[in-house]
Amino acid sequence: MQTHKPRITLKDIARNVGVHPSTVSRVLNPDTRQMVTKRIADRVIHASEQLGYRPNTFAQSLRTNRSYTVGVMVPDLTNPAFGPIIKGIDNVLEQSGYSVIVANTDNVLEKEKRSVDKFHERQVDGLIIATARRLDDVVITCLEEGTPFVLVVRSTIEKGVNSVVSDEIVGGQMIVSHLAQLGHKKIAYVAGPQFLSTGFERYQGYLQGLKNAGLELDEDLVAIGDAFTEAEGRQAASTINANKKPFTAIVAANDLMALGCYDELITKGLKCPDDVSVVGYDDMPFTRHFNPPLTTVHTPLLDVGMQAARILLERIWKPEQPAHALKLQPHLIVRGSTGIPSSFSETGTKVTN
Amino acid sequence: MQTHKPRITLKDIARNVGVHPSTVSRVLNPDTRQMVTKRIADRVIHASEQLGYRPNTFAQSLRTNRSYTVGVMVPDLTNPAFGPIIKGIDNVLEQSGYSVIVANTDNVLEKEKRSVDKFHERQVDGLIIATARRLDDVVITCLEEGTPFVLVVRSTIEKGVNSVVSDEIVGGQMIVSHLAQLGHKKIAYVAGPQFLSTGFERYQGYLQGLKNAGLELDEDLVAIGDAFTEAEGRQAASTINANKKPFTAIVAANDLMALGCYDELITKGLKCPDDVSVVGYDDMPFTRHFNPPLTTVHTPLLDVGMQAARILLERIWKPEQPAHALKLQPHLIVRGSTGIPSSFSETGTKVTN
DNA sequence: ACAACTTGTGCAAACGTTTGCAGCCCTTTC
DNA sequence: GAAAGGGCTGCAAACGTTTGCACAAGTTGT
Repeated sequence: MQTHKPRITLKDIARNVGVHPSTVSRVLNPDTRQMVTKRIADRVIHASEQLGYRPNTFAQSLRTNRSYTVGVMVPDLTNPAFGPIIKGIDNVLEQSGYSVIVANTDNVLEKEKRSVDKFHERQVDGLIIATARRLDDVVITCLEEGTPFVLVVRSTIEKGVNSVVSDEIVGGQMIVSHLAQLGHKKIAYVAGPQFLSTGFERYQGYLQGLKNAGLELDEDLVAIGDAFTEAEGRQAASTINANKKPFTAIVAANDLMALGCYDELITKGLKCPDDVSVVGYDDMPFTRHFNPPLTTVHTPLLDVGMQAARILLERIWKPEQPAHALKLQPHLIVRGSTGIPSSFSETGTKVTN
Repeated sequence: MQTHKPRITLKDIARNVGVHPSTVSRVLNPDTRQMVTKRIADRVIHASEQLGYRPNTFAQSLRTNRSYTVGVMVPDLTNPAFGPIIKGIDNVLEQSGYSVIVANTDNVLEKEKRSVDKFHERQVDGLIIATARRLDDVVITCLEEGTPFVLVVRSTIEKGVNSVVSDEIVGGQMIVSHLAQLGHKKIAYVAGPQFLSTGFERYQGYLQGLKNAGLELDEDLVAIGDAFTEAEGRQAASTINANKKPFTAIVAANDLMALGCYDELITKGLKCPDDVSVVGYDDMPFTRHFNPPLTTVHTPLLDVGMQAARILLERIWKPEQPAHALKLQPHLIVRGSTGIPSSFSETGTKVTN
């Protein structure tokens, strides 16, 4: 029973063909194949295929110090935004023979440290980090240790690190500009955690957007959530509501928080977009199916993953290159959750979606 | 620059403490620690911490043939159903010191084979497979090679394999029973691929459900999609529509296909649930936010992942145990997409959600 | 007091590769 | 025709662990 077939090694092939194992190694390694005579090479290849040779990755890695694995740290796998990113990463990495090891950190620092430790132990050739805080020890450690890595979605204040992010500030501005154009003057903001670049910069974009539109900031219309979750979004919206200041639109720091706002509006008996417009950020899958379909800022998540993987590969291959900070242009997608403000619609100008 | 600190090895610690490397090894390995005197052990531990020792996983794996990694194969990472599953897997595995390597196969056989090959090369200690077809070469290969593995979500016709799946047939029945109770008689079915257990068994459940309710199957009300996607769901719904037979409900083989049905209904000017009710399957994240909120069958995805991981660990530790086929009880979640059939509501009995 | 264990540590081989070096043979060149 | 050079291949060491075995010292029993 359970008779694991004995592993075929270089030695087996060598014996079979009648050459030295090192010769076999050279044949099987594309970089060194040209060192050996075609005649012999062919016989080696034939034998290796026939015997069903599979290199032992551990031995290879032990010898070369390269694992052909990449670690990917994400804050929350249940957030549908990360599926496409990982898919993008996997797509390009697997083509180059790399495998991706994922770690879910649940946004807890402790877990992030443990994961990155584990990654080091496993000698991953590089890291893709989607969990970075604006000030992030993990990132600093990686910098110091010279581990190739690239940040996705969230960046840090450190300069000179590889990253692929959306231009959050511009995105935030686009949203406000869109709302202002519709006639909104009282625009509330449900902010994400300010220690995350996404939370911080989107909020900055909002502020800038207000300025651009000649609107004033009303701090009673701003609440900051502790996490990018539905629950926190709802909580923040509720806080704003409690301030009893009128508003006709809420912009949420991401789609999940926007959903939380939906819930809050419903319990308060308010209709979206008739009574208040809502905007999200990320354009995670299926936002167009929400009720109402969510106006949001699109980030090409799959691309983010693919680009990050490409940049990482470059850094792995030539570590001395300068860092590559890729900033993708965001793109506003107007759907059914934004409309003319209620003060207007009362005048008779009714919009349907 | 780029001065990677030299790796600390057992030898370094040994030299530092004045013992033999093998002794250090024994101390650092929980299983053998009791072999060495407490006095020495303490000194070794102290030194190892002070020097910042990290075991070299490759060397360990090379020696022991255990990699402490597990491969996870999923068909489509953009399907939000898989996020929670992977998260569940990661949660329990990382606690036992295992890392998870993911591979996205896009439902293409070629990629599945390549991935499983890669996994073998990397000598993963086990596999979690979410891509199984009802007849699946990959699964058979794994069985023959004695690789520990467990299927999730999708099962095969092979008996005696570890698996964690929902009881699809019961789930399918529950749906029809629910609809029948509401008064539906003409219930269409948008089927998933029949070479997948989920596609097949859910359909069987539907058939059985019709029988239970004393309804007759009308083949014109059934269309089979080629994949579990929105596009295929929509296509199938459109096919059914084209048959020009009246129906008051569509049950879709999963949530994605149900969304496709939503789209088809909209383009045909039909309202859900007023004109036709729709049911999904999976209860993937955010279904309650859809328009209308989707009635669906809930599978505890996070649990599926966690249970699968636990079973896998058991099999890795004691491979001779009999297979463990876990069938989770599905759970119907009634939301706004199902209601009293239109023929009824015309009589004045109107239902609000 | 001697045999028979027990306990703790060192020794060395092994896991399967990769790779610098040495050496062989066969061309080329003067 | 001998020296110089270039192409191929073999040799052996090394990567960092783990682990069966041997052996020394200490313990127990008679």
